[in-house]
Amino acid sequence: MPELPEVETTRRGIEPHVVGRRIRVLAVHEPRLRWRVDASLPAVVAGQKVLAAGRRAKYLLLALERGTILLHLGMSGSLRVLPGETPRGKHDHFDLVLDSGQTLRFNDPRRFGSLMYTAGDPAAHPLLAPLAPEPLSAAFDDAYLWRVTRGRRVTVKQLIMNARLVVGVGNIYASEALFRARIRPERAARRVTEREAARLVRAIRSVLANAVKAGGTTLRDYVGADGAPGYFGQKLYVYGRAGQPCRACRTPIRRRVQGQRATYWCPQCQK
DNA sequence: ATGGGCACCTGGCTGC
DNA sequence: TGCAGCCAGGTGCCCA
Repeated sequence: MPELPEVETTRRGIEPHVVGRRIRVLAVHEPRLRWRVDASLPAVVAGQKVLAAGRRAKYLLLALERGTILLHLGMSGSLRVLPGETPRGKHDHFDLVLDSGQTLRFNDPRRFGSLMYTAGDPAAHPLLAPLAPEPLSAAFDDAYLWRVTRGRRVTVKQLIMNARLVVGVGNIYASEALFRARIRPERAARRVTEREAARLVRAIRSVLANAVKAGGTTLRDYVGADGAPGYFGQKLYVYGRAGQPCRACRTPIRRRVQGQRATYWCPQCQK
C-alpha cells in the first residue's frame, strides 16, 4: 500500500469531491476485506453529509454528521472519484454514491484494506488510539525519536516501521529515509546515536513530504483519486535498486530480507 | 514489555 | 503453454 504519501495524495484527491456532499448510497459488493464490513453500515451512513476528509497515519477519515468512516487501503487498495454510471470492474469492492452523482469507488485486489465506522471520537478508536504522533507534526521531533529508540534491540528499520513508534513509514520509505540519514537498516535501534536520531527525523520528514509533492510512489496497483500514478518512483535512491549503482557513490545497492520484508541500502554511504 | 513469525489475499513475473 | 515458486506500498495477533 500506500504508505503515508499515497494515502495523503488520495485524501487530497477526494477532498474537493466529497466534502459538503451527502451520501446517497453505500453499496458494498464484497464485504470480505481485512475486517468484514458491517452489514448495518449502508443504513448508518446513508443520508449523512461528509463534513471533512482527514487522515491519521495511513487511515483515511471521512467525518460525517453523526460519526466517522475509517478507510484503510491495505497493500493494494485505491480510491477513485468516478462518474456515477461507470461500470464496475474486478476488485471494485464498494461504492460511496454521492448526491453530486459522483461515486467514490474502492478497488483492492488483495483485500487487505478496510472500511469501518465509529460513532465516537475516531482518535479513541482501538486501531487509532495506540498510534505514534504524525511524522509531519511538531510532536515527532529529535527528542521523541531519541527516546523511543533507547534500549530497543530491534533493528532501526523495523523500529521506524512500527506504527506504535513511528507512523506513516512503510517498506519503501523506510529504506529511503535510512539512506538519506546514512544509517544502515540492520543497526539495532539502541545503537543509533543522538545525532543520527536527529538526522533520521529530518530524513523521514523530508522523504515523506517530497513523496507527497510527487503524488506518491506507484509500483503496480496504486493510483490517486483521479487515476493518475505517483511519480516519486523516479526519485528513489535505494528501494528496488539492488545491484544498481548508488546514485551518490556508484557502489552497487544491496538487498536483504529483514523481518520478511525486502530492505535496500548502500554499503558505502550507510554506516 | 519486547520481538519474531504468521496470517490474511490476489496477481504478476520468472524459470523450468 | 502450463505450472510451481517467489514477490509485492500493511498490520493485527499469537506466542515465547
